[in-house]
Amino acid sequence: MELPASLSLLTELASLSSAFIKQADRKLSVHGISFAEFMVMHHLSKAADLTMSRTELADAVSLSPSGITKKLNPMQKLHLVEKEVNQRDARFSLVKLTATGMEIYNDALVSCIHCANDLTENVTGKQLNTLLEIFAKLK
Amino acid sequence: MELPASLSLLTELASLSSAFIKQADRKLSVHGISFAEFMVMHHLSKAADLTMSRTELADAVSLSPSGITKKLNPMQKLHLVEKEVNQRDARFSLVKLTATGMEIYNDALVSCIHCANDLTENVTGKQLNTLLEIFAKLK
DNA sequence: GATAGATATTTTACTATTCAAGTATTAGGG
DNA sequence: CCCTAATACTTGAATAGTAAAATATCTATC
Repeated sequence: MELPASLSLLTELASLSSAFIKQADRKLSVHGISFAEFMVMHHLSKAADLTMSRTELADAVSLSPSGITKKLNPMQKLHLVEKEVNQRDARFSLVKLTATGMEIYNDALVSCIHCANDLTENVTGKQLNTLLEIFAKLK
Repeated sequence: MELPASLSLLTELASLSSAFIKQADRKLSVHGISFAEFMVMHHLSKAADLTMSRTELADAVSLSPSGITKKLNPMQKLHLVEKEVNQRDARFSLVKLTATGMEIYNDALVSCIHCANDLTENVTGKQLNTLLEIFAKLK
């Protein structure tokens, strides 16, 4: 029985990303952070004033509301990020990448880029762009 | 600062697969199984005699040795898979998809294909194949 | 054949994540 | 104003995974 390419894509995507994330976790461990923490800092580093709302951030890193709380708590204790409560509406709070966080992020970014380059060493730059273009249609 | 495409690939891959797996989990929940359990059955269904060694299976689904034990335990209780100890070497054990497991897998496969088709509806069949070809080089 | 080491698996302790219930705050209608 | 409902977040209980230690079995050497 012949299975559709769409199913292969789903299964390959799952196993590839699992392997990639494990690899990235190993490389980032020297900086004392996980790939998930790197992703939090990565999104914050690109945001205006290094600040995002918790829900935006949760969406960006695919975490549930409780998930983002539990991920950010230890990062706050390490002063990688800080919480700011919105003055107008105290229910909303904002998360900001601290100077310490930015420093660690920049170091980690170098490792992460090396890692990404290793993982993609067998594909050309053109293929990489093709991949990214098609990915954009999968969202 | 311009970040390399390889890094974008890593981050996009992580977030895409997270979203895809969540979607698949939702669709598969009507069959009483998770996407991870589906993947176990998927690999077994393709194996000779519906049987694989635990380590092969663990590699195929990117789980640690202890991870595969913990994932298979409840599946054995539900009689989706069964364990067979190798006669020659009692350290090795084999995992086999049962008739019940095969039945549930076949039902779940239909749902999973629907899901995969939904997720890829904006890309052409040709693009899908391009994607799979490039994926093969990333391994 | 006894024993040291290697190998496959399981158990234990821990981390990460989710869902559901709980808390805090704001908004809107009487 | 006050009460209800809605919203944002946190906490607690449960699930899923990992790494490291424990267990069981086999291999090879003396």
